[in-house]
Amino acid sequence: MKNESSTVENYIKTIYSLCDKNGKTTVSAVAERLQNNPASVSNMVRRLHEKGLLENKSKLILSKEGNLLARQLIRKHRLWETFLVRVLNFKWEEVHDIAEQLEHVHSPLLTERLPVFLKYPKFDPHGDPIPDKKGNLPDLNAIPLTEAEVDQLYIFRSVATDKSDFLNYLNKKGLQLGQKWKVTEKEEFDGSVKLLIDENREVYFSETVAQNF
Amino acid sequence: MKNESSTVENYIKTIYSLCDKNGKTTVSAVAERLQNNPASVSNMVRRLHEKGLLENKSKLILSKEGNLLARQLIRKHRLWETFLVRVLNFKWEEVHDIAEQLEHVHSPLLTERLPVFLKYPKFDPHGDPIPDKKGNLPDLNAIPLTEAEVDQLYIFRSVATDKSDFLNYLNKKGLQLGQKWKVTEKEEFDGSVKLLIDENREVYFSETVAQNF
DNA sequence: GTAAAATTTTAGATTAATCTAAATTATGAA
DNA sequence: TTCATAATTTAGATTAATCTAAAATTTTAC
Repeated sequence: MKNESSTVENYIKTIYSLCDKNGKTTVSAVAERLQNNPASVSNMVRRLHEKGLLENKSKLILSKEGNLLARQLIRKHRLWETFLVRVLNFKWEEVHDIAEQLEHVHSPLLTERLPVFLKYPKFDPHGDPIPDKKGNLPDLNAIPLTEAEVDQLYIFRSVATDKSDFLNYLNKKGLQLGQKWKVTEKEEFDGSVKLLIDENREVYFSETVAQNF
Repeated sequence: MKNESSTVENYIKTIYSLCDKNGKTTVSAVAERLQNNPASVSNMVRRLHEKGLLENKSKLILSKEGNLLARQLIRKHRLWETFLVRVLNFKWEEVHDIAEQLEHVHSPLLTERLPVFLKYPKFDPHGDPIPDKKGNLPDLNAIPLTEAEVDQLYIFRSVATDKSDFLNYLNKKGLQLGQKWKVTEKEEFDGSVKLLIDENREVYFSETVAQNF
């Protein structure tokens, strides 16, 4: 996907956030949100369609490409917000406008390394979910390993990280997606946990690892 | 100073870096560097002068405002490079283009907090000096406390930080600008140092503090 | 001191992103 | 179903930043 201007990116994000359950929104809604004239929006809609970011010439529905772009921008926005709060000690109310600028910085390597440094956060400081690099939102019903109840049975459905290394590490430890497990012991002082997998294998994980489930 | 576009900022930075000993450069040099047509540069020069960023209508000399803007951009650029290398583990050859984007993010609060987090670095990963927030470059002949030789007498001329808190802290410890001191002991294992100030007072500093001289 | 070469500026066009005003097209209520 | 209102699109202008081509100016070399 080639680079889009910040303006185009802002339109796509706005359209994404205004879409109803049918994945649709209107020219006037976008105009209102961006405080632009409807004529400007109408014009931009044509150009977004030419770029392949909208499904339809006149309907405001994001294409697959447009949808992915929106989610990747939201990902970057929320990662930067997390960075600003956790690392630079901003308050969560202060970070929106700065992240709004930072999200337009284009660098695949940076977008890859920021979440590594932040330990693959699933939620931003406002509590909003951070899409993974493929644009998938974390399962809101999923429970992180650190919050699993002792002796309650769970199914291993996802990891919080998009680093394939991490999944490889778990596989090497004998933990596969889809397996059932429960926490048998929880060490309060260092946050480490002991798991029983498939009723027969025991594995220990440090808190750092546990946070990535 | 009101916000300038990234384009304007890039012109100012380019002019700054091309200026000769008389603080002057040429349309063609800027055109060459930016890979723009000389006609475009000529046009922009008029606009930069209208904005008060150039001294003269036709001569390419930065005004006081323009000069400060350039130094502040260089400051941001080098702080971001330092961040990328030290925090996100980039190699120093990889960071230029990313910093080129990050330097245009406008947020006084961010520009204030980034160097706090980085412990007020004086030099970027390429070894280039980082101007302070007033645009002053660190004295290239100055020696950081961490590199002071034991028993050699020095004069305390500057701190690496622009945080007034730090100077206040030093003053409270009895250390004033202009004073003579020498390192009497240097602890290799934790980088802490013992100073003899004015031949009569002893003070200890941790490595963190020492790095900020 | 003048003419050739280099540099700079002007003039006119282009593109992205915006605007206002006017025209067109949908929507929906009687 | 029709007509008033709301929504959208078109037409034409504007601004920032760029371009090419041509004109004007400045430098340099003899």
